[in-house]
Amino acid sequence: MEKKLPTIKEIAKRLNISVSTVSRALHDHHSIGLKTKIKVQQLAKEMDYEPNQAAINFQQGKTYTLGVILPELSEAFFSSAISGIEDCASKNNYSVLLGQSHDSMEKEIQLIETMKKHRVDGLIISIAKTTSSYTHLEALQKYNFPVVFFDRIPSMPNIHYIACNLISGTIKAINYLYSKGHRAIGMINGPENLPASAERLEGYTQALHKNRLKYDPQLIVHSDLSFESVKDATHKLLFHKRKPTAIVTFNDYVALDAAQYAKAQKIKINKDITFVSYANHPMSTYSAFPPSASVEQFPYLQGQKATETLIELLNKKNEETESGNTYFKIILESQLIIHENK
Amino acid sequence: MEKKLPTIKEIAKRLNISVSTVSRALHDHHSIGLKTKIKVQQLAKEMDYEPNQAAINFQQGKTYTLGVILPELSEAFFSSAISGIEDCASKNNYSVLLGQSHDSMEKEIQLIETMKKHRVDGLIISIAKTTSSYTHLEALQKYNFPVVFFDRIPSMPNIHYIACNLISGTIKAINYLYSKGHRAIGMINGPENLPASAERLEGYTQALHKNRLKYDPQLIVHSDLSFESVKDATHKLLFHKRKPTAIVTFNDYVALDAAQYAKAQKIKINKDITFVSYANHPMSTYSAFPPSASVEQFPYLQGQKATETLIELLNKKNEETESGNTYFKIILESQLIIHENK
DNA sequence: ACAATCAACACAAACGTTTGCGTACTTTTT
DNA sequence: AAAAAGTACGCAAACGTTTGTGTTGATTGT
Repeated sequence: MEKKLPTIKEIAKRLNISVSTVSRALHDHHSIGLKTKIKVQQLAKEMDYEPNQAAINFQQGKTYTLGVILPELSEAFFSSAISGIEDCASKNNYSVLLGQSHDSMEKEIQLIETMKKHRVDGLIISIAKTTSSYTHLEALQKYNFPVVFFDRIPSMPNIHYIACNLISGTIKAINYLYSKGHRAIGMINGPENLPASAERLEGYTQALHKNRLKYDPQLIVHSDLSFESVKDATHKLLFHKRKPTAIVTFNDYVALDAAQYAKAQKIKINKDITFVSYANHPMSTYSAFPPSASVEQFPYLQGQKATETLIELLNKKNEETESGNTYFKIILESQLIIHENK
Repeated sequence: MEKKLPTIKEIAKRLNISVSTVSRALHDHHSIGLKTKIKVQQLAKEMDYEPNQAAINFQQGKTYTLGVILPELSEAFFSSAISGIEDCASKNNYSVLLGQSHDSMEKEIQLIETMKKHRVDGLIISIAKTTSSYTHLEALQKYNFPVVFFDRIPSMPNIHYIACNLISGTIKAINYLYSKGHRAIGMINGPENLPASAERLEGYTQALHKNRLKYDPQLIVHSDLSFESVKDATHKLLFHKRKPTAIVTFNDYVALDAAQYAKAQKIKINKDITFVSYANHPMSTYSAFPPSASVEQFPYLQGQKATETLIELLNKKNEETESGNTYFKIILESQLIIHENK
């Protein structure tokens, strides 16, 4: 019952010609006569012939497939990114092999193994939160394996990456708050070891300095992003002796949770306290107390750019040019999206 | 500079043994002596040997890859689903090749082509909204190609699918409203041609009948889910002569938009009008006026189940059992999630 | 009219791996 | 001591496609 899929051999046999002729006929090679070309192409269509990509992959040592490793597919940020990646890949006739690390380094390592075994042409990675050692990533460099990182970048030399300028984004956010009259500005940051947290902090201190605001380390609290932790962090800030009138939160979820907690403490949002955050989550505009502003990080665009540069890398690899010393480091300027609050 | 990846041949040459021995040694075949096994495995590790999956795929006619075609990756529902799919696939040593149709039938057709060419072992599809003809799907059946549909199911005979029982879900939603005293219940449904809309309508009429409520066709309005369209639909219901006290909306986004519009018309949410919806979007609990209840559709679970059944199908295909006449039709009982509104 | 060019096709190797079968050599059985 | 069984390995084909290098026969140039 299992119909064998038709092959180039079958076509050759039925037409009493060689497989090479069939192959070339299907590729419109100039050295094939018009009549045979037509004969072949017609029979191919009749038989529903489709080239066996697996065989081609093997033969060419190229799979036209891009491996993508993300921490969490169900997060809005990454799902937008993967959408951008898929669109761009598809446009360039590449397929996407997907894996999620669930923010586990071991899973990340295992996924890279799988992808390498599958012989993907290149890799797009946003590294896991728990990734502390980079040996598995350095191993890729050794073999000159094309990799583009995005958003979550390892602090390694000689890599290609796309990211958003969170430092300037944070500065914009704080300048905005300053312009609205805020002088005591707190921050609920993420886990301390995260580069993303460090960047926010860097922007925070720079912005304070530029605006000649007093730097109070007590106004900076860290959170592991769980609701409990955010609650504690919010509490610490709201009941600090020098209570901030505005708080910069690690992302929109944190802002929402913080606002919810503040509300429960009878504190008036957007009056007693103002929140700004990151990511500009599409749903946050519907929320009861959306952050007054949010730093857009353009996940779709990041994914798209990452894919573009990876494909460019792959093309360069064909040309014998030694691209050994130029690295793409694309930093998108982030943008502060201001939500109207009455 | 481009280091050639080590192959089984290389190992064989260096050890002066045959490739078959190396292959079997790496697979712990019983007919290989312990000393040679160790020699081979050690050298393989030293050389960082990794089997060329592309070659294996070709040789075995099996790619250990599952093709997944979804309408829109950035939508919360589908991103949860893909998360479930990836987790389940990964657990079973399968990889995931991803594509998004953007709700276009042509793109869907093209993606299926690509996936078939790539020789994925099976396909998981949630069909596009615009898919009107099923010839491309029927073609898959002809070749006995393993496909599992989920959530967006084509109305075709002899297919495997996973879906949520929206009829009973709708009944639960309306029973809930009835228990809260509502007697005039409206519905903002989706596009008329969508099976998803039909199911909701079916549940609606059944529930009305069971509760001996008057069926008023005027209380059912359709929308293309755009904000404008939802606004119109809401307006029509809110200013109907027999104004409903509750509205069932196609999904959470519609509920949110409708509530926002109602609010703008000075209508008191949860007092003058109550909304219930579908999908139970995680962010909706944060919103200013979340639906009082939402029919959970378990996207992660659906994705997982779809993957499980597909893999089961693939295993059955190996055993010569003629599974030609049994079809998996898994219908998950949906669940009404009640959000507390004060 | 003979060499040179060209058009149209065939041959065969190669890509890396798996696997059925064959072949030595050693051990056990009777 | 000869036959049977077992152990450890090699040989070679096969999977489907691409591609460099023949190999014809016809056409052109002089």
